[in-house]
Amino acid sequence: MEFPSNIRKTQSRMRVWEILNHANTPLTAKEIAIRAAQDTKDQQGEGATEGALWLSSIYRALDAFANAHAVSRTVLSDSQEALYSLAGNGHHHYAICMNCKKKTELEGCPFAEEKTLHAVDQDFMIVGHTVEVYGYCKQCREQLSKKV
Amino acid sequence: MEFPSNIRKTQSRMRVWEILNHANTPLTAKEIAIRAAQDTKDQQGEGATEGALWLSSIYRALDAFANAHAVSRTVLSDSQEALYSLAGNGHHHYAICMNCKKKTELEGCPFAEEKTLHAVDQDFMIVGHTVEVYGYCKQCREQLSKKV
DNA sequence: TTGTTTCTGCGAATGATTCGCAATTGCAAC
DNA sequence: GTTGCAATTGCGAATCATTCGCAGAAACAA
Repeated sequence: MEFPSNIRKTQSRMRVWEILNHANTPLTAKEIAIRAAQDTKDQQGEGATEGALWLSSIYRALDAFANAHAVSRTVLSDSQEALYSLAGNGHHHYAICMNCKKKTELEGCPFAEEKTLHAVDQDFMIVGHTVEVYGYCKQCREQLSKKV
Repeated sequence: MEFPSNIRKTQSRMRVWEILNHANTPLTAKEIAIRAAQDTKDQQGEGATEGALWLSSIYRALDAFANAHAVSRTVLSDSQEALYSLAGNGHHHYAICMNCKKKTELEGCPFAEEKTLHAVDQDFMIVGHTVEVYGYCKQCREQLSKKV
């Protein structure tokens, strides 16, 4: 997926873009900030503050991308922070452990065959969807059952 | 669905329970507070403040219910406020208009046949899931296309 | 009725996100 | 490449949902 062409290509937006592009899971705004700071430190040495991305700028960049339909925003139901990832590249759904919060990617998408959507089709133009499965992962189940 | 038996049955919890029980869509904590205030006004007349539910109490009640698996909490991806509804009673998924935010109930659930979940089954105990379809409703599409 | 334990009222604290505004930067026309 | 203007950023302050803390008020078992 290419950097959206209808918005200005600025330094900070390009950095946010790069970070999302190299990430293999959705990131929070804060995580993006941390990675940006890390990159800066790697290049300019400890104590560098110049070049770090300000959180509000990250949010604004993400907003711009989201409006251009280039990144997608999701909120997992047990937290109130949003996760961002590049749209396109195919999309992903996750199974989230309610104990350790680990995310496991689901294979396939329940809407792949989109047979369940006929009720809406007619009156509703579908742009996207989210799916989230939650429960307990193996490790946590074992761990929790020991405690009893 | 019955009021959970493992938590104390207090006045405020019962009111939250009633409100959720009579609602036909998921509600935010604030909406619950408003309905509670409304009920109180209806019974005690204008200006009654006694009997209104404090927001933090509502959150605590919802938390208690959620722990007892009696209500479910969802966060729609374009906002950061949570929606609560009684669990059980079958569950619902919604199509949300990105313009007017109106929610239309989806018929059926893509996981009804749960064929897509085999990748997870083995290692992951599934407790629940959320599905959310977003796009534009008929009215908003018409309205938006006029503007161009 | 009493004692213990669990809630609630209330406000203050927290954490994510947004806003406001002056200074800066991207980019298009010269 | 310089100039000019609009879009963007840095930065902090504001907002909004949610959570915490604590003292007084219910629940409910004995």
